Amino acid sequence: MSGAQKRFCAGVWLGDFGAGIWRRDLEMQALDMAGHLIRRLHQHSTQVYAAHTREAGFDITSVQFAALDAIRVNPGIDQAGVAALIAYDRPTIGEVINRLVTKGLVERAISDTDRRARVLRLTPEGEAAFERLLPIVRKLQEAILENLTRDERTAFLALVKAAIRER
Amino acid sequence: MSGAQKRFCAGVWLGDFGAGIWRRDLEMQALDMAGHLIRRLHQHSTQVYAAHTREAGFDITSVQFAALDAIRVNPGIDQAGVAALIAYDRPTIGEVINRLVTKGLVERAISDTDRRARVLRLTPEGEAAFERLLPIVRKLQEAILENLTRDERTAFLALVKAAIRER
DNA sequence: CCAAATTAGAAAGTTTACTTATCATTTCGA
DNA sequence: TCGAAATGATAAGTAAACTTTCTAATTTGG
Repeated sequence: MSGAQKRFCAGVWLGDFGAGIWRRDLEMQALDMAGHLIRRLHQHSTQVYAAHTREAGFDITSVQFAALDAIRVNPGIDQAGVAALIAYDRPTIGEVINRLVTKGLVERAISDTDRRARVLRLTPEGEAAFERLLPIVRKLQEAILENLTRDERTAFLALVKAAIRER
Repeated sequence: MSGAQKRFCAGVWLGDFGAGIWRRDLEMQALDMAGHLIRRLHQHSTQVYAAHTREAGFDITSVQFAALDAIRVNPGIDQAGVAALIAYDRPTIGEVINRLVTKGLVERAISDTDRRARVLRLTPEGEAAFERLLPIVRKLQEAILENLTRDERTAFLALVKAAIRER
């Protein structure tokens, strides 16, 4: 390797790939489109999430954190309630909660009043994990937008909120 | 159902979910965080992509479109080249291209000069599909950001580009 | 009160996206 | 030139995010 630093990002080789053979931004249409940029932004966000939480001894995605949060604030909520709160479909939330249960952070029981429903609560470990996670996740939000100034971050978040509002 | 319109979005019931039992924005921490908002934005973008391309008789994701674009502009590119151009890892691109080959839009052959590499080209069907797709995908970009004004869209895209720049 | 509609959850299948590992090939350095 | 390093691709495994379909339970309407 001769000492030269390799520039990798998420398994992607960011070198000069073929010494400029590829016509990256000359004629390609997709690279400046909203869909492509949003996809890359999400990719970036996900990787920052994973890196920071893993460094703290967890392995938590933004979905898992949001689900923990929803259950913490609403103990006894069912899976459909979590799905509605964080805007997901029930099968996905079911699998996310499976993993949280496997990790011992959430406990699931059949509801007394509606035997279709599974009521959810954080375990003591889940409560403790959330307490430890919260400052880490708060801080990592800044890392996601580290290229932006404070004012740009504020503007950006307002625009995202506007874009996803009441679809 | 008694005639009332149900409000679904991606399988998520957007009704009053339990008549306000859940404390949505009172104490939840995650909902205003960048990671959560970006995830929901990506979810939205993906759904708009799928809806618009499906309506036109295709079923194309933003990754598949970007890959088609990269191959169209760089005929004979290999999979690693595509991965580098659109910022993805090679296994994912390999599977994306598998599906494009299955759909008959891309052909893959072993390179003459490097037998490890698979050189890629659009088939005539792939060329035709891209020509038909391009105006649809262009238009759909506006639908993704339909809640934003023209100026807001410009500002938003500039901020996203800045956020994902040179990681 | 009972049949029909609705809802909660799960199961199966698909696509995307990643990590790690492996194999084959090519290139580089001693 | 020969062995080591690097590279292209694939395979296996995990997680997320859906769709569709199914069952079980509960409401609701007649």
